[in-house]
Amino acid sequence: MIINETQTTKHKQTTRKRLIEATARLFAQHGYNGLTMRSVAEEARANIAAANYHFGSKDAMVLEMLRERVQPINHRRLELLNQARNHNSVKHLSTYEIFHSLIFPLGEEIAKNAKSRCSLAQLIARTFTEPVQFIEKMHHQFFSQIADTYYRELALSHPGIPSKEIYWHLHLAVSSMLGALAQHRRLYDFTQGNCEENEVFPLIERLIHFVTHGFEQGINHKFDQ
Amino acid sequence: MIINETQTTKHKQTTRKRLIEATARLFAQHGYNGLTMRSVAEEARANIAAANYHFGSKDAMVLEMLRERVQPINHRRLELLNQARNHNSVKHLSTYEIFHSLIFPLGEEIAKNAKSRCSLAQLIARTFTEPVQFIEKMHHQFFSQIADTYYRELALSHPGIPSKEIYWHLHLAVSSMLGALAQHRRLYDFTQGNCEENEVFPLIERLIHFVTHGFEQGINHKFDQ
DNA sequence: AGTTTTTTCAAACAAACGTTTTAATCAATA
DNA sequence: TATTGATTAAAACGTTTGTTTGAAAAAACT
Repeated sequence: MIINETQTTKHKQTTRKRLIEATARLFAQHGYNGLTMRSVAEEARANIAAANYHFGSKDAMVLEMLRERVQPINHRRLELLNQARNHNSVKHLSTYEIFHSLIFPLGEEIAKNAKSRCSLAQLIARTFTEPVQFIEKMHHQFFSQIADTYYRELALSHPGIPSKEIYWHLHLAVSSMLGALAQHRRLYDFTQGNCEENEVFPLIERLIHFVTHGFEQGINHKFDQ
Repeated sequence: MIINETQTTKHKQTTRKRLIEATARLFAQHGYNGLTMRSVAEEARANIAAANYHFGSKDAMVLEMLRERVQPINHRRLELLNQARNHNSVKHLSTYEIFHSLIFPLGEEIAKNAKSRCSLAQLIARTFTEPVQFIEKMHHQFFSQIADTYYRELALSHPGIPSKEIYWHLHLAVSSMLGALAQHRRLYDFTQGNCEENEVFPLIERLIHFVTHGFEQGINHKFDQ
């Protein structure tokens, strides 16, 4: 199988691309165990065997889908982080700038097209709730490195704060981010109509603000233990 | 089937109780679709048919398990909320008091016994990520009422704040709470050993503090939209 | 054009799923 | 002790699961 930009391979990739998109949609909605090869094939208007032909197995298919969705976001994060570092004359970045670079790319990707809005938010949230083994591996593969980057950046910006407190509150910030994404779909029901569910960026903006102040107030507070 | 406190019914309930506990453990670990009747029966050292005998179906069994775990927590929440209302001479409660009554009961239940620690945290988080229909119903049944209670309490404590902002930031606070619970198990890996994973109450305390300040700073901030 | 490679498809595979059936076991009362 | 009702157990039910097969179709290349 040759992968290039000829017209033929483009056409070859359409079913593959449809399968990936169907996988993303169904994985976000039903999780790994709730996703079946038949449901993916039906959603993608393709044959069941085609899915196994292109990816080899269910595991590999879902993993490939996750890789394609997550990596651009992580690249954008580091891009924004470096942008903030360069455009800043001060020694260290503000907490807001750091969390902005972490969270904003998610908003960009969610808002990129209407179809994937709720899908991507749920999808990313699921990668942290699904306990399946390959997802844990994927988690270590894709997120452990970036988590370390952000820990170091925060530690640099908050000298004198015990590393344990940095860890705790970065953990809380990331948890808030993922929780908010996972719950985004439910916001409309929850408020009984008081919030429009498709307002992505206002939510993202409030989320960044929320975790920034939770983090800053948290690490400066004297806890009993 | 007679349910009372005779010795016989006690013995009758042991397998039923073992099934409920196994259901909780496996549901927390693998979600609804990842939980199988056979795995529950095996974990509970019981027969597959016994599960269907006691509960009728997989749906009913999981639902009953959730009911037994969630309701005590909600009762405790309202208890703490009323306690704060009575012991307080001021007109309205502080944001901290409100979120304390919302979150602290979770910590109590999680810390109640070592076995259910991670289990309960994940379990509750799953009830908000699993999209299965009966869980959504259960969500409306168990949580919509208490969500409304907390919205009204927060609105009462923050006069002049648009109800939309109250909704947004209560949503963020609840999302943070659930996200933190869902991620609690992963904290140890995440920090590569810098945080002891079994410190429940320190995390809970920081979580309450985190969402309190995120909420208060959030609703008082002027957002573009 | 003919040939080769890549991709699709319907059908079938064994395994695992939730559930039901039927009989055996248990505890308790008469 | 005999009998009754509640509980457990083994086996089988019909579906659905992920995966494989082998032939047909499509595309690419010489």
